[in-house]
Amino acid sequence: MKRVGIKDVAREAGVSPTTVSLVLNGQSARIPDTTRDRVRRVATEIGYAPNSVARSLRTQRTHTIALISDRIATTPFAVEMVQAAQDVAREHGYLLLLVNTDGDHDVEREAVDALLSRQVDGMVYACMWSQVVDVPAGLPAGTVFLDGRPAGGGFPAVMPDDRAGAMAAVQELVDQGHTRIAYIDAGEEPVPIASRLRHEGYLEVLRRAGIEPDPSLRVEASITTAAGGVAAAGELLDRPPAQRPTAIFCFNDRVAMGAYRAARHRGLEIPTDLSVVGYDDQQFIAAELDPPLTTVALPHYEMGRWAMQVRLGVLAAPTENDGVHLMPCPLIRRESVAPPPAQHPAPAGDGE
Amino acid sequence: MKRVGIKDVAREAGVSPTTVSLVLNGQSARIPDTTRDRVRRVATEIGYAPNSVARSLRTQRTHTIALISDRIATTPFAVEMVQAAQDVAREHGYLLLLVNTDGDHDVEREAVDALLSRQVDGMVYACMWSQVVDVPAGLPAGTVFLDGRPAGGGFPAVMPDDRAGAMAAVQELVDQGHTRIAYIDAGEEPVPIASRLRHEGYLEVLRRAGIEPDPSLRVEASITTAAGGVAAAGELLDRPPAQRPTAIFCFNDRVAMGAYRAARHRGLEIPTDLSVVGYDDQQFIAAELDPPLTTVALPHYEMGRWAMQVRLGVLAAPTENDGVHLMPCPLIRRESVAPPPAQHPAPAGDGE
DNA sequence: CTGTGGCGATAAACCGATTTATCAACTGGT
DNA sequence: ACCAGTTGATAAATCGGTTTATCGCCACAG
Repeated sequence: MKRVGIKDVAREAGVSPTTVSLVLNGQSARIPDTTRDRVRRVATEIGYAPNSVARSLRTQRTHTIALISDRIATTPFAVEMVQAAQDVAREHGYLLLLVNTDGDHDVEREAVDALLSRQVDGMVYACMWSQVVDVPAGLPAGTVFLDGRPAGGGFPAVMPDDRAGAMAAVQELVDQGHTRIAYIDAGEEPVPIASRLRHEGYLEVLRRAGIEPDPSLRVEASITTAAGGVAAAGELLDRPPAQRPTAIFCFNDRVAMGAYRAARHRGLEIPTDLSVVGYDDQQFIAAELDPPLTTVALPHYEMGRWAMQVRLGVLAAPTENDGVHLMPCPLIRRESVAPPPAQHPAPAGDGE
Repeated sequence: MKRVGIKDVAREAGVSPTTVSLVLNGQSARIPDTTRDRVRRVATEIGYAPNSVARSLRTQRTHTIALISDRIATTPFAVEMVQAAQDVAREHGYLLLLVNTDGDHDVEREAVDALLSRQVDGMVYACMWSQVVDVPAGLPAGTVFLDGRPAGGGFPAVMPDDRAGAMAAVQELVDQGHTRIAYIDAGEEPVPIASRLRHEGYLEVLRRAGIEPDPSLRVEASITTAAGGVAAAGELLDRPPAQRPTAIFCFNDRVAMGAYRAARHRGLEIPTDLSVVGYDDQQFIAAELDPPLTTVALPHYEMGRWAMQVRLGVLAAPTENDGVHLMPCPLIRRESVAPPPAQHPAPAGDGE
């Protein structure tokens, strides 16, 4: 039971392999309809399926893109990037070769070699957090960076616009009338870029709103989990009323989850007594908290699409901004934000 | 700037391409050390890298396994299966071709054809929930099913042992002295196998413990989310004391999250007033609840490993049980289980 | 001197397609 | 009758390796 090849079709249709190839590839310019139809019919009749390996050897294209990622399993929300990349690849007739390196440089180099040896048509290098990465040796030109930027530049890259995202989050609080807005930042975690950018966005909005930033309102969570959030928010909420924030912007949804808990333990209700905004829009968490959390979504799917589209050439690589494209992070309004409580009822309508 | 090929090495080393091939593939039996070393040296010197496509064409092996999955992005904890499959593949020198079909049968057939055409050495068909699946046309023999079983049998498959997992969960509650144990089942969700098996396990433990199962203690969550859990658990907890459960076994961690919330709203403390056990050990949820949730872990990583190992032939395919292997689901003890509250303090030490 | 066997190495076939160069037959113009 | 051009089709080269069959040479036994 051998696979049927182009020769079998040729023999059966009484033509040469050349003709079959020509017909099946649409190069039927100089081939009359009768022959063309006969070849096509025979091909489907005997169940011909082309051998992509042979074709690739000749054409030097494998219609395969490799996705190298440092880590997948540990950050499940990032799989949307993979999903998106695969979707786009499929739309254009490409298949996705997935390699996980766990961030190990040796594995990485090995993987790049193996992929090059397989003649992949291109690569996408995905990180699971925004970061600056060492470019693995031998990485082919044109490789697109996903959620990370190459240390030396020179490659197209896409990252979430954390600064603008944070600004939207804090603006939402300012719009509701908050002036004492705390920021629970990440501590020593490996998220330096996101942490810095979100802090910048936070400060920028306060500045624009004419609110003097109070350095004591920025605290660090020892770890960016619920537990870390509980501790950090607790510290904030145990201050005397005048120094206590009326709203907290959290580095991510998990620390927001902790902030909820800290508030509840102190008899504070969200959003009546305290407004909270998160980041990530982490599925199964943000929407399921009580009340549902207002947060900023990380556009993983869109970033994945962008990266693959650029790699496939259907989108032009950005030239400005050192080749890195910033993807907007939409604010997701839910129910954890309200105006600040009127502790010392302000003298209503005091003229002007 | 052409790629360096085997011919270049041959010319440079003053031997024939045949000899180079022989040396570089370890078939150096009949080749003296001096030649062997010279060829090797030249090869690395001029940076020779083999062309896998050409090699595959001749050897008929691509060292590539395809992972077809119905859905990835929507069930992030399942990516551990992908991670595991990829890890094992890499360990054995294979690369993973990833295809997501979104459960679409046409896409599926198309994907199988494309993969066959690329001469993949084998396939793994992964589902994101335990289910019975229609086998796509053309699926090659030996394909391993991951977290699903083929409708007609005939393929090796691995699924979580939900029945035993549920038994472990309920046994834990029985061991603590609970007798009124509720089960919040899934409703109309597409999880029929898991739902049925977990219910069976629940009943089985009660039976063995000599506890008459109370049908009213099994309720269905309209959806398996926190919201669904709140409603279902609320219904349970609003009953008169005699009909109220002292412990709840939840279909999954998210409904357990809802059960926590329902209990809290009623002033009940966990685990003192109510014990709760979940299922899935969903990351970022189970361990982060307050108190941390005792639950049953779904062995996604192990299942992924198993599937790839069987597909690669390093593990024999099971013959018993229609070819489906059940992977144990370990009970993860945390802090949501305690003995039932002594409502009507039992007559202590009543002899015998 | 001849036949046998091993050693070192290679020419040539092959994997299954694509692509280039070529060819036979026919048409039509001169 | 001869050349040019068109049509329909194919032989052969190619992609870059692996594998099979063979070859020349020398040592050694008969």
